[in-house]
Parts: sequence; C-alpha cells; structure tokens
Amino acid sequence: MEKKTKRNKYATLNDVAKLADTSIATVSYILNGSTKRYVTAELRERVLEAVKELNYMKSAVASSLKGKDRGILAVLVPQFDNPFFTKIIVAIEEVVHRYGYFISISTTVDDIGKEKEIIDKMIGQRVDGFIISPTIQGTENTDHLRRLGIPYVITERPLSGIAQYDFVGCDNWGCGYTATKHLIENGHKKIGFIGWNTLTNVGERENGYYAAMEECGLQVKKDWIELGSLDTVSGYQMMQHMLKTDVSAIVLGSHILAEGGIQLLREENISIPNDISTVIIGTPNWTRLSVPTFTCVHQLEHKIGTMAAEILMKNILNTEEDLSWHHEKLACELIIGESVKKMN
Amino acid sequence: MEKKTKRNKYATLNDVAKLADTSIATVSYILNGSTKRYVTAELRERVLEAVKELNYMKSAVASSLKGKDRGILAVLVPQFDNPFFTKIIVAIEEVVHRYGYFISISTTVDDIGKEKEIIDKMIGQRVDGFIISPTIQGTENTDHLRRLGIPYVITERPLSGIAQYDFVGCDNWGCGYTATKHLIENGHKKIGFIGWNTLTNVGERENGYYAAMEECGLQVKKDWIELGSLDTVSGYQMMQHMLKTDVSAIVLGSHILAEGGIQLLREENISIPNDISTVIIGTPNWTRLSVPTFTCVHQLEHKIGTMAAEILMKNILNTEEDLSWHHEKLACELIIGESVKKMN
DNA sequence: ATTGCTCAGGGAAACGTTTACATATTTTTA
DNA sequence: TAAAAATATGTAAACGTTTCCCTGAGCAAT
Repeated sequence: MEKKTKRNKYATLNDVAKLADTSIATVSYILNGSTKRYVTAELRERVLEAVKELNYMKSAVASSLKGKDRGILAVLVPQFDNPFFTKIIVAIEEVVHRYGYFISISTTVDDIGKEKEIIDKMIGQRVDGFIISPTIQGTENTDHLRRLGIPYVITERPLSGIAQYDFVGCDNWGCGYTATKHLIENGHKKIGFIGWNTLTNVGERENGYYAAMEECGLQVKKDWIELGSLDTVSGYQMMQHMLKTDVSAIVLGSHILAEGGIQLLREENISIPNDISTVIIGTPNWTRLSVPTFTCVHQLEHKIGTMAAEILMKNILNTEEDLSWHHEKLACELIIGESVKKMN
Repeated sequence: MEKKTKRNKYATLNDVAKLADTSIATVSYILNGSTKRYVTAELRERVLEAVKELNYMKSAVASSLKGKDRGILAVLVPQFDNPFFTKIIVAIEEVVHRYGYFISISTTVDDIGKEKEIIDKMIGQRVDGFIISPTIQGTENTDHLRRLGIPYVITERPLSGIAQYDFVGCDNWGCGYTATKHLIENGHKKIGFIGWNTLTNVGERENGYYAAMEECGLQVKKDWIELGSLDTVSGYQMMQHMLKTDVSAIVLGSHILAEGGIQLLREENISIPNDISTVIIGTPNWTRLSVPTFTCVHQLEHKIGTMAAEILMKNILNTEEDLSWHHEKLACELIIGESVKKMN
C-alpha cells in the first residue's frame, strides 16, 4: 500500500461560509463565541455543521497576523536530558498549559551562536515570550530581546552586568554552604570541593563552600579544590586527583560530576561513606536508589519552573500587580542519605 | 526601576522599504536571496542597512500564510521527565535542527482528551508534521490526522487495527525474550515478570517472556506474573507480592517499576544478586551507578528518535525514495551488569 | 527604425483571519 | 405612531509576506 504524498488543503473560513450560505464575518463571530453579534440558532447550527463537515480548523497563524497572541512560549535550555532542566521544563509546561499556551523547547548546548540562531528563529515565529537558561559567553542575545521589547525570564544562570530583568534560580551559594556545613557538623575538617569553572552560578557554590569553612575556622588547602568541565569524564578525573589528597569528605558540586566521580570510587572499591563521605549538589533519582543512598542538597527545580512561567505569563498578559523586577533565589533543602560518616 | 510593559512593534517589510526608499517587493527578493531579480549593489546595501537599523526580523507567521512551510514539528509524548522519552526527543531535536526546523514538545500524560486538545492546537498552528507516542485509549486522534492528510510518525506504541502509518519503536517482544533468556542461561528456572497491563507494547514484553520460558521447556506459575500500573508505587507493591513466591530471578518490565521494586528490596535488606537476580528492561543512568550495577536490556532510544525524525522530514519535504510505510522495530541490546547470579 | 534581449525595479493580488462599519428587519418605547 | 433600540447579517479593510505581472531603460541585431 503506497504512502499518500499529497497534502490536503485546510478548509478556510470562506469554505465554511459558502457551505453554510453566509458570510465569513458571521462564521468568525460564531466560532469565537463573541457576544458582539446576534445570530439565530438556526444559522449557528448550519455553520457548526459546515465546520464539522469540512473539518475546519482555525489557523492560529492567520489569527496572529491580526495581532492575536501566538500562544507560544520559547524555552531555551543548555541540554534537556539533564534532570535538572527536565524538571524545570515539566513545571513550566504545567503552568503555561493552564493558560492555554504551549512551549517550544530548544537546546543551546551552551553555545552562544546556536543560542542566537534559536532566538532569532523564535522571534521570527513571533513567540510571545522566552524562558532562558542562558549560555555564559555573553549577554548579547538577551540584550537583543530587551531592545525588541520581548518579555523574557532568565532561569538558573544570572546575567552579569545587567540589573533589569526577571530571574528565578536557586541559591547556589546556599547549596555550597549547606553541603559543606553538613559535613562539618558531622565532624569532618578536611573537605574537598569538586566543581566546574565556567559558570558564575557554580562559582557561587564554591563561595558557599569557602564561607562555611571560614565560618568554622577551617583552613582550605589548595588541592582540596578541583575545577573542571561539566561532564562525567571530568568528574572522574577530578576524583582521581582528589583521592591523592587527605580529604575525608567531598562536596560534589553537580550531579553530573558526581556520576563520574562515583564511578571511579566504585572501580577502586572505595567505600562510601566508610572511606570517604560525600554530599552531592542536585538530586537525580539514582541518589535514592543506589547503595548507599546519597546525602544531597536538593534544588527546587519544580518551583523554579513554576515561578518563571508564572512571571512570564503575567508579564505577557499584563496582569502583573508588581511592576518591579523579580529576582528570586530559592533556598535549597538538605536531604539526608547514607553517604556521610559521622566522625568524632 | 520599574518594568517596562509596553511591547515594541516589530518592523515590517514596509518600514524597511520606506527607509531604503524602495518597494516591499524588492526588499523581499533581496532578503530571500532570490536570483529571479536583478538588483544593484548599491540598493542592496541600502536595504540591508535599513534592515539592521530597524532590527527587522521577518515574520515566519506572515510567510507561512503565503504557503511557506512553518518549520515546526509537534512532538507528543506521555511524559518527558522519563529518560526513555527524553532520549528520543534529544535525537529528534538533533535531526530536525539540521533541517532548519524546530520542535514543539507537549506531554499528553497518557490522556486521550489532552492528546486531542494538544493535537488540535498544533494543527491550528499549522505545524508541518507530528511525532507521537500515542495514548492507548484509542486511535481517533491519529485518524483525524490521517483524514486531514497531515504527516505523522508514531513512536514506541503501535496503533492497533491500522496498517497504513509510519512506525518506529523497539522490539518489545525481543526485550522480554532477551531478558528472560539471559536469566535462563544463567541457570534460573523460576523467573518472575513484573509489568503493567495497559499498553500493547508491554504486552509484547510479556509475550517475549512466555516465549523464552516455553522454548526452554519451563512452566510458568501464575503468581510469577505481576501486572500493575506504571509507577514506582505499583512497582513496590508488585515486588512485595513477588517476594512471597519462590522465584529466584525477576524480569523488571520497565525502569519505573524497577525503581519501586528495588526500593523495597533495599528496605528489606534483600541482596541483589545473592538473594534474587534481576534484569531490567530499560537503561536509565542509575543502573550503572548503583551497587550492584544492573543487567539491563537496552532499547535504542536515540536511534528511535533519529529514524522517526528522518522519516517525518523526508515525508514533509517529499524527498522520500521509498513510498511504502515504514514499520521499524529496533532490536534491543543486553547490557551485562552485576545483578544476575549464576546458578548451577 | 523596429524588434528583442538583459537589467532594474514597482504595483498589486493573494494567503486566512478579525473587526469596524454599514444595512435591514423587527420590536420596544415614548 | 414615529422614533429609538434590539436583532440579524453582510462588506471590506487591515495584518505582513510572497510572487506574478508590469513598466522602462539601455543595448545589440536585424
């Protein structure tokens, strides 16, 4: 049976009007349920039947040419097979769906060129707004949005050097601080930090670590800090270096790095928490399922997504009560697992 | 600093034409790089400058009214915080981005009503095609697409009772068969199966299990089969029942059920693989990171996404050599971990 | 001197909606 | 009973593109 290749034409208002023997204006009013128009039940019936008969489906493309909102939001993330972003997106979708909008997700793979490409294409589509976890190579792309007056909300990664924009992310400083403090409270004094060095928000995690150490009067040795790139291989390598030091506990600055690092620990038969304690920043599923379960600092991804979407929708629909810029940093939560040994 | 609420107007072809002191036709030809038009370098320059000056960004909305492709594909999945679908989507995005298209992802939460709602909205947007992992409550929604002549490709969950459509999924029968066969080859004879009962594709997994058992002359006891709903809670409960039986090994029909089931095993301090062996269908990350690592049947999600996207794009662009319907069932791969004990 | 090219560019009609405005028939109200 | 209001519908002008069809000028070959 061969595949049909011809594409059917969509029925138009005109087709419907002809079949129902009326005018397109009447059809349009009926279909939009407008109250500005009196229509006899009989005619309404005829029109509705014609619609069904012809499989008429209104073209949002044509409507939005007439100034109607598109009903589309663009969401840009670095990657979306990253549970952190996936969870944010799930929340965004829940919210915007309630508003009758939908989202178009694209991944920038942390490349400012691709980011620009995507943003331009989305502007071309006249999307109503953007939710962006921006790349860190610059702010030109969001500058462009601001110039054009297109509403946008930034998530997770703050823009540097710019004050006037809406932001929702987690308190990365707090993440680092909480993780470190927890280890200290369990009697650890020699604590390592594995992170990466390209993002300002992770720099914050590192600063939180330093703050906790300092607050407790603990000196930080240089080789307790490892910064690499954000992938499992790098996590693996940083853990190799870390094992040559004298730390008794490690803050794993990201779940991706944690995956690599823990892989190494397993290969070397190093026991968690007996040989080394860890706290992971981030809470992917596997931290609950593995043996041992992991102590993690949980970021409220769902709430980030929800808030970002609400702010954007209100901005678009102009229903915002509060006209100042949002700058929300959501607190993190410590989730106790079995990966931290109590020292005495 | 208060938030600006006024939305800037986009510059139009007309604006550009006026500023460059020419006609919109000329501008359009220049911007589209058409060869059907002779234009002096000087005028071209003027136009390009006006474009920059005005921040002109062509409206894909208006173009597509004139019959141009939208450049949008709709992707529908039951959920996307499910690594199985996430991976498919990542692959789809890679492919369509190469074609200069982009995707709009929505989740149906396995509800045929919401599925219809989304499909209608997407048709309204005049998307060029669909990639759908359909709900199982019926085929009306895809029937509708077929009636309208809109290209679509089905992934993972075959439509029942319909022959003429493009399909890409994995060989679920093979998944069940491979998992079971592996356990048998390791000397297990009393093997349980935990699955769920609402999807035809999972029924296939169960059938593969039966086939392997039968092939090896092994009788299946009724209480070795547990079917529930697709969530961790159900997985947990089914494992409870399973533990009351005499099985030495279990095929976990989905990674979601596996999460619940393994949770219980951990709580009860039942050792894998010493007390019980497991093979999981599906390969989320944690199966490699936990202790022990898990033996899994790997489904080629990335390839599913790639093929589905290629088929759809070729269909849309009419570059298809082969006009018969695709019906691809990708073979699975056994990945050996430490969760199966060798019996003798 | 008339054709017939190649260049260079403008005019205007679609595409499928929305909506302001106009028209015509009833019904109500003063 | 005439004017005003309510009811019921049609016409046509946008919206921002694309593209077909013109108009002219300059030049070479009849």
